[in-house]
This record gives sequence, C-alpha cells and structure tokens, in this order.
Amino acid sequence: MIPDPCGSGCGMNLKLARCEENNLATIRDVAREAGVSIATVSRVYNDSPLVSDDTREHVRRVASRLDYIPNGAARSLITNRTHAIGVLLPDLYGEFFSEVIRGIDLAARRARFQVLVSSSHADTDTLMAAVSSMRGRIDGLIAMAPDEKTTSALRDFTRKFPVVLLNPGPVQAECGTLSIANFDGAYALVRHLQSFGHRSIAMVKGPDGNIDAEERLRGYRTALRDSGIEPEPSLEVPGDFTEASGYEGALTLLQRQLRPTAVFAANDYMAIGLVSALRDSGLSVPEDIAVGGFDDIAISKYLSPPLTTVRVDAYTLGERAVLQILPFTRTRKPVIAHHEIVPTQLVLRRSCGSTLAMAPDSLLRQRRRPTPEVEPD
Amino acid sequence: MIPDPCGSGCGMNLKLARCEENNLATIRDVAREAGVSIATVSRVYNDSPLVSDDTREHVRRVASRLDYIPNGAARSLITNRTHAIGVLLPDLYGEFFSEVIRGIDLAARRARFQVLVSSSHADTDTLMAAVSSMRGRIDGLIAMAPDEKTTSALRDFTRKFPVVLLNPGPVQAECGTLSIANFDGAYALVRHLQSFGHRSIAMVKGPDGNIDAEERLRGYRTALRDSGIEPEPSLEVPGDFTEASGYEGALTLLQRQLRPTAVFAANDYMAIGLVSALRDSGLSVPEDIAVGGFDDIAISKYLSPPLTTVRVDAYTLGERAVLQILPFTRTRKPVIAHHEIVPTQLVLRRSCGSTLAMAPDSLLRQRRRPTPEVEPD
DNA sequence: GTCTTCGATGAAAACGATTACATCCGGCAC
DNA sequence: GTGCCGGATGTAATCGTTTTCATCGAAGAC
Repeated sequence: MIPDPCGSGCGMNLKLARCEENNLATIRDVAREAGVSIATVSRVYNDSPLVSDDTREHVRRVASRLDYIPNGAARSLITNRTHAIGVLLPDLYGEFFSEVIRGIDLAARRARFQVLVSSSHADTDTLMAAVSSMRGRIDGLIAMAPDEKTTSALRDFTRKFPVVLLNPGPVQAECGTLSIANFDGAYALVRHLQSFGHRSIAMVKGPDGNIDAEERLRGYRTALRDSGIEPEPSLEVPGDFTEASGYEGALTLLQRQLRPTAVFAANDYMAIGLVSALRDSGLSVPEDIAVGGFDDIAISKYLSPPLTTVRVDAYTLGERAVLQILPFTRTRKPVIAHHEIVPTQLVLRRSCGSTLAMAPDSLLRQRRRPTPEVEPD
Repeated sequence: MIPDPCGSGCGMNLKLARCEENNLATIRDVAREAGVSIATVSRVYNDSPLVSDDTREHVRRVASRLDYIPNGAARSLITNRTHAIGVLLPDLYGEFFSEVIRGIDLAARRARFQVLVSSSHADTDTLMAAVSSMRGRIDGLIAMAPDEKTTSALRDFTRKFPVVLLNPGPVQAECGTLSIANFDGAYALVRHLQSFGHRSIAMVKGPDGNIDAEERLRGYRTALRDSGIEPEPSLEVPGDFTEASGYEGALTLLQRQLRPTAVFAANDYMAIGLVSALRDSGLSVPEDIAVGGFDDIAISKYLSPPLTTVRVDAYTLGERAVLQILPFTRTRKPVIAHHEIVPTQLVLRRSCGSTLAMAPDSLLRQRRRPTPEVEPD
C-alpha cells in the first residue's frame, strides 16, 4: 500500500494539490469528504434551518477534521458585506490615539466586526491611497480629520459610503460626525481659574489649522469675554502641542513686564514643558503661577504638582464612532448627517491651586464637592 | 428627452442599478463605458505592458470619471493574496501595545500592506475565533502570546500559515518568533544595583504564568547567583503588574525585620506603587531604598525621583515582526523557524541612586559614562 | 392510489476581479 | 502572394463562497 503522502490522516481521496501545497481546505473539500453538496456545507456554516441535524453534525465533524475555515474574501464578495470597518488616523503616537483604537476595537468586536487600521497620513494623497486600498474590504470608515483639508478630501467619499468623521471641526459635513467638547472644556478650565481670582490668564496655543487647538482657543477667549475681559494677543503665545513648545511659550510669557498669574496650555504635553520652564526660572507652581492643561494624559496625575487639566475620553470617542456607523454598514449607504459631541471633564489637581487643602477659605466653604468636576486622584 | 435619472453625467448607458443603488462602479462598468473588455481594464490596473498607451489613457480617464476603485475582496480571491497582515494582541491598553501597533503599521505601510487588528482576547476560544474570522483576509499573522496556553493554541495554525509570535517564551515554536530581552534587562539592572554595593535586593514579581514576568525573575535570580548570593524566597513578593500590587509588595517587604536596601519591580507600574508605599512609610528613595523598574513607560522620567528602569523598544518589536513575516506572505507558507531577540536598554535615573551627581565617589571615578547604558533624560 | 405539501438537498448562477489562451491584424521576409 | 511573428485585444475559466431555483422523497389528505 502506498503510504499517505501527507503524513497524517489527510485522506487519499482529497485533491492531491491540497496536501502538496499545504493550503487550507475549501468548502469543496469539505463537501466532497462529507459526501454532500457545497450548498449544504454553506448552509451549515450559515446556521440555515434547512439542514437536518444528522447532516449538520456530520458536516461539522468533517470540517473540523480538515481544519476548514470559510474564506472571508469569497464570502464578502458574494454577500457584499465584509464585517470590517476601516480606521484612518493621522498618527498612532501617544495614548490618545491608542485609546481611540481601543474603543473602536472593543465596540467592533462586540458587533463581531473586524478593524482595519491605517495611520500616519502626512498628506491627502497618501490618505486617499489608503481609502482606495480599503475599497471592497470594509463596510464603513471611521476617519479622523484633524484639519480642513482632510475633511474636504473625504467629502466625495462620504456621499457614497458610510463614513464617520472624528473631530471634523465646525464644518457641516454631510455624514456622521463625532467631536470632542474642546470649547466647553477650555471654557470650564479658564472659568475655574477665574474663580480663584486670576484676571491675567495667558494661553499657549496649539498648532495653526488644528481644529482641536482652535476650539480650545475659542473656549479660552469666550471665557475671558464672559467675565468682562478682552483677550489680549500678547497673552496668547504659539505652540505646537510638543513639550518643547510649552517650554518656549513659558519663556516668552516671562519676558512680559507684567507676568500673568495663570497659564492655560492647549494640551498636557505643553503644560509639562511650561511647568519645567517656570521651575527653571525659579517660579513655583501654583503659588507664583497656576497652570492648566488639556487631555489628562496618564502622566498628568504623577507630575509635581499634579496637573489640573481637562479629561478627554478617547475611548468613548472610538466606541461612539463604531456605534454610530454600525447601522449603516448593512446597506453601505452613507451615514445620515448626524453630529455628536463627546463631553470633557474638568480634572482638578494641584497645579491650578484648586485642591481642597490649598483652596482659598471662601471656596472651601462654598464648593466642597463641585458637582460636575472630578476629585483629584 | 428623458432627463438623466442619476442627476449628473451618470450616463444612461450605465446599468441603471448602479445609479439607483448608489453602488460604486465595477470593472464591468468601466469596460462598458470605455468600450473595451474587462480584461483590458484589468490590465491597465495591473500595469501590464500589453496595453497601448492610447487605450490605457482612455481607460484611466473613464475609470476616474466613474470613481472606479478595484474591489479588494475580488482581487484577493483570485490572486490568493490579500496584502494584509493580521495582528492579535491580548490587550490594547497602555503605551506598550500602542507602540507595537505603531511599529507594525508603519512597517506594513512601507510594504503597502494593510493591518487587521484584533485585541483583548481573554481566553483561547475568543482568540481562535478571531483567527478564524481573519481567514482569507490576511497573508500572515502576528500574534502576541503572553502565556503558554496561547502559544499552543496557535501551534496548529503556525504549521500551515505564516505566523510570527511575539514573546512566546522559551518554548520552541516552529515559526517565526520575536522576544524581548527580558532576562538580559533584568540581569543588567540587578547587576547595576549591586555595583552600588546593594547586597539585599528584593523583587516584586509579575503575574504567574506570564512569560515576561518569569524571564525577568530568572534574570534577577541569575544576577544574584552570579555574585554569589543565593536568592531568598522571602525577598520575592508577588505582584500582578498593577500599581496597587506594587504598593502591596512594598508593605510586605517592610514587614521583614531586615529591610532590603534595593527593590526591583518587574514593571514600571509596580515600581510607581512601590515608591508611593515607601514614601507613605516615611522612607525616601533612593536614600533609604533604591528602586528599579522595567519598561520605561513615558511617565517614568517624570516621577520624583525619576525611575531607573529597563527600556523596551516596543516600536521595534512591531517593526521587526512585520519584516520577519513579509517574505512569507507571498507564498503563504509557514515562516521558517527563526528566533529573534529585541534588546533592552538600561536607563539610569535617580531612583536607584545612580545619577552621576548622586553616585558614590568611587563609581563616579570609574564609570563616568557607562557604555551600553543611556544617560538620564 | 393520486395529489399536495414540505423539508432536505443539489445544481448552477452570481459576486468582481485575474489570467491563460484564442483571435485579429499589420508588417516583414521570402 | 504566402507564411510567420508579435503586439493589442477579447473570451472564458477560475477563485470560494451564497443563494435561487429545481428536484426528490416521504408524509398526509382525500
């Protein structure tokens, strides 16, 4: 007798090629081996009620012996559904994006969807290339559009396909949209600083054109105006979201003859740089200058002093995006225009002088436990 | 004349369905519209030299007018290549995983590959379900196998398909493998502590069964033995990689009648908890007790005192994994067994008392600039 | 016994691409 | 003129599924 060329129980009646090429079994292999038609095997795998229990059981047994796994590509070709969503991010660096992805991944998993990620799109060309390469592989797209250019590049696409844009700015996109309450968060933080009596509050801005940065700036200015203070350009120094630019920003501010009593940095990294610069200049935080940041990155609570900041729930952002797009993946019709905002939370820590132990007496009495705010960790 | 039902230039000779259903154009639509066969359109998109320049140009124009994008699923069905790799991670939480993904994403992009991620696999069942659902959609798989169970669950798969296992432990897997130099890193850190004269060095261990944790423990013990000290069980306290367990561990150690002079925590989070506990007990780091961690998470350098630790280059881990699997995606044959180790780096900061300013005089003289180590940030 | 019904199954047509093979046609050698 | 060659193009098989429709029996009604 000729020995089995496959090694172990591969069955001589299988197409020889399968063994030789080491490929995985197809539905045809299972059908042949089980003595049924491929239609029946397919029905077993789609939980069709049209299969007798005996047949079902038999097919399953044969299939698992052959290690059969249905081919996703073939499946989605015929059903026109891929059970996957694409995710386009400008970068993957830092905890913010990683949390967004985590939110997306978990929500997608719950709906039994797969996630195709693609990040670091420097320009719109590579972005569109990424979109193209996902065609036919996804049922919906979640894209972060940190600037105006990206949003408009995707506009055509949003009219034919389910798309949810993260943080697209105030532009009225004709698709699903999910934004961070940048304005509200900045507003709340600045108002909080004012509640301690600060009148001269500076800001280290984020990069030009960045939508988060612009909204935070707007929140800052509005908070000032609402308390009767006209924003002063010399108190708004440029930054680019990096620690280094925060350091620079602080130095610029210290050159003024009249030093501000508080500074709001458009993100935590800049706040960290800011604090370093102040310390290097012999000033102490929050006694000489109070500092507030934005994002509540993991480091913030370990700094000395711990940083007062605005928490952005990146996880929820990702999760909501999936929930928003899911209903449209079935038909692959564009997402009905719908705009949602993920709230932010003021996180009070020592850097703004607001911890209970350090708060002015008056405040201690009147707001021992501020309702919408989070206690220091 | 009947008005165009599509609205704009959709052309009446197109299949009506296309307009109504708002679907994207297929190769057939392009062929019909351009007056050529689908073979020709296909050739244009595959840069075949068999198309005349005129035809090529014409087809491209028509295609872009129809917003035609080739369907990836159909393509990969016939070519048996998907240009995608799957990534299986136990969790996405924290910077380590996010860096791994970033490394994978960028390396994959360079090779024009897509990345399908799936994380948070609590048990082997959900893990295998994830593997199944990727069948037919990927050309290779990168999986992190944090414990023995996972590795063996994937074993069958590694024999038929290109798989690279991240951190599979000392098990000889028959596929590509990429590990972190956990042993070396722990060894180097402990030896470094010893170079300051520490003889009684404790360790807060990681979770049982976790391969990184076990290797780090092994490195710790070997370092002790190599300097003639027999590891003492009461100096090895349990932990589970969380900050809280580090805090607990410190308390356990302080109950000993003879307090250790240094503690090595199996990761940075536990080191953070450890430092908090020591401070809460009125001890100062590194004067009373030196502390070392593992991972070099972003927070570590901002702690007070900044944490001496071992840097793990997660980005490189991801990048190397892609590079390792890429050659096998073409044939989809299993990766030839091949084991690679990503080195770690000792990062000296103040928590172990090793900064130049704080080092004992003798050390200052003999190793002003230790070669393989990194200067404090 | 005949006719209907219905549950289980198989045959075959999609899905949207790639590609081996056939065809066509103009140019060139003889 | 005939035969051959080779470049451009078309035809059709193929990939691994799902799904419609046809078929086939057995059960039940009359």
